[in-house]
Parts: sequence; structure tokens; C-alpha cells
Amino acid sequence: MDLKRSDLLQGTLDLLILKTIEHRPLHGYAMAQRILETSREVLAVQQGSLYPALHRLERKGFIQAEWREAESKRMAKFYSLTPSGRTQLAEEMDQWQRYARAIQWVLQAEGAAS
Amino acid sequence: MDLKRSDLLQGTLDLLILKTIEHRPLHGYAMAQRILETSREVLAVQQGSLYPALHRLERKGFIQAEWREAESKRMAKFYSLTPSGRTQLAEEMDQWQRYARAIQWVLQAEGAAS
DNA sequence: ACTGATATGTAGAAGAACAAGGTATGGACC
DNA sequence: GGTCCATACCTTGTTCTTCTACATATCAGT
Repeated sequence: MDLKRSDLLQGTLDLLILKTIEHRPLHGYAMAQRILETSREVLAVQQGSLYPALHRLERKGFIQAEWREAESKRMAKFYSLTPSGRTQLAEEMDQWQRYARAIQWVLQAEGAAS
Repeated sequence: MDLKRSDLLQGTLDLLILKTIEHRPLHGYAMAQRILETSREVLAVQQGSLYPALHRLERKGFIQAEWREAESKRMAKFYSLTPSGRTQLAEEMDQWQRYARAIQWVLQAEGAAS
């Protein structure tokens, strides 16, 4: 019952979103599917996390939206990276590598001297 | 001004603490130093994060405290892993590896088909 | 007597993610 | 025509973690 209730590492959602639309615009629903796929079913982004995050990123100017017709023939909001979003993506990738490496170091540290 | 104000990846602090006392008891202050060292100055655990985390972990039964004299000749609270804490550590290490790998997969995913 | 490193702690605020709910459209099937 | 499901968007309220900033005390050295 005291199980982890978090599907995501807090702080990585923005990075995942930005990365997912790096090469082409996508709508929210498709992003979640794509992240689930590329993470091999590990990272399940909830809609209640996704949409607020998209609005946050848009407000900060990192992504911009445009209504277009999706493959399904339904209207959907396609988000694409802005130039500032591209910069942000690069920074967040750096940060992630930095933290992940640092944590790895701690996990591999020797038991220490007596 | 919109800089990341987080020194840590949310959700990893417990893991770092548990790992740091895996082989010998330590007091809080020393844990923070040790994490800073082993992470090569990357992970700076704030005192306002550390002590509440220790109390949380103790309340959950993962660690236990004992007052002892530190090298400095001052009294300090030494925390050690309980059996249940050892199990928890193993689980959190698994989780971390799982997530880190998954995120790496997303970051390395191909730009996708047309 | 003062300073700096050691050592523990709390209060308040911010922020992210989650659970759970709601709305609506298009296609397929009966 | 009616029903169902996958698609697609969104919000509200809650929980949890961490941060900033502060408060306190001891010990060693000057």
C-alpha cells in the first residue's frame, strides 16, 4: 500500500515533451503514446500531468500550438518547438545527463574506509 | 530568472540517503557531505530537505537513529539501515535504473518516420 | 570574546504530478 | 438510428517533495 505512486521522475516531464516534438509537431494525445512507445512501456504520462505541462510550456514560450486535422480526421492541437524551446531542450538534456551521472556515481561509490 | 531551482531530481533523495548509509551508520550532516563528495560536487542536499527526509524514513521504519559521539567530539544522531530499509534500498535502486534507462531510450529515439 | 565549522531542527511556500472527473467527435457495428 | 469505443481536450482538488529562510547549540581556534 505504500507503493510508489509516481509514474515519472519529477522534473523530467518537460524534457520528455520537448524531446518528443523535436523533429515534428505532435498533439498531446500522440505525445503520450509516443513516450510510452519509445520508453518501452515504462513511462506512462497521465493526461492530468500532460495538459497542464503543455500549457505551462506554452506560457513560457517553449512551444506553440496550432489547430490542425489529425490522422483520425479530428481536429487536434499540434505543438511545435519555438527557437527558445530548442535552447531549453538542449539545456534540459545537459541537466539530465549531469544529474543521472552524478547519481550513478553515488550509487557506485565504495563503501568507504573504516 | 526562470532557472531551475531544484538541486535534486525529485524522488531521488531517499535513494541517495539509503545508499549512503548502506555500509556504515552516519549522521545527517556527514551524509550531505558524503553525497556532495561522491557526486563530485553535483548533488548538494539542503538541510531543509535532509532532516525532514530523515524523519520521514525513520517514521517509515527504513532507518533508525542512535545518539553517539562523532569524530568532532560532539554528539550526533547516527542513522543506520533497518532490514526493511535494506529491502527498500534494493527496490529504489531497481526503480532508478528502470526510469533512467527508459528516459535514455526516449532521448535516443529516432526522429520518427515521415 | 568572537568566529567558523559542525550539527540538528522547524515553518512556510512553491511546484509538480496524480486521481478522478467532465466534454465532445468520428468510425464501426448492429 | 442507436450504441460503443478510441480519440482528443480539459479542470479541480489533493498529496508529496523540496526549497528558502530561519533558529539553536557546541566545539576549536584566535
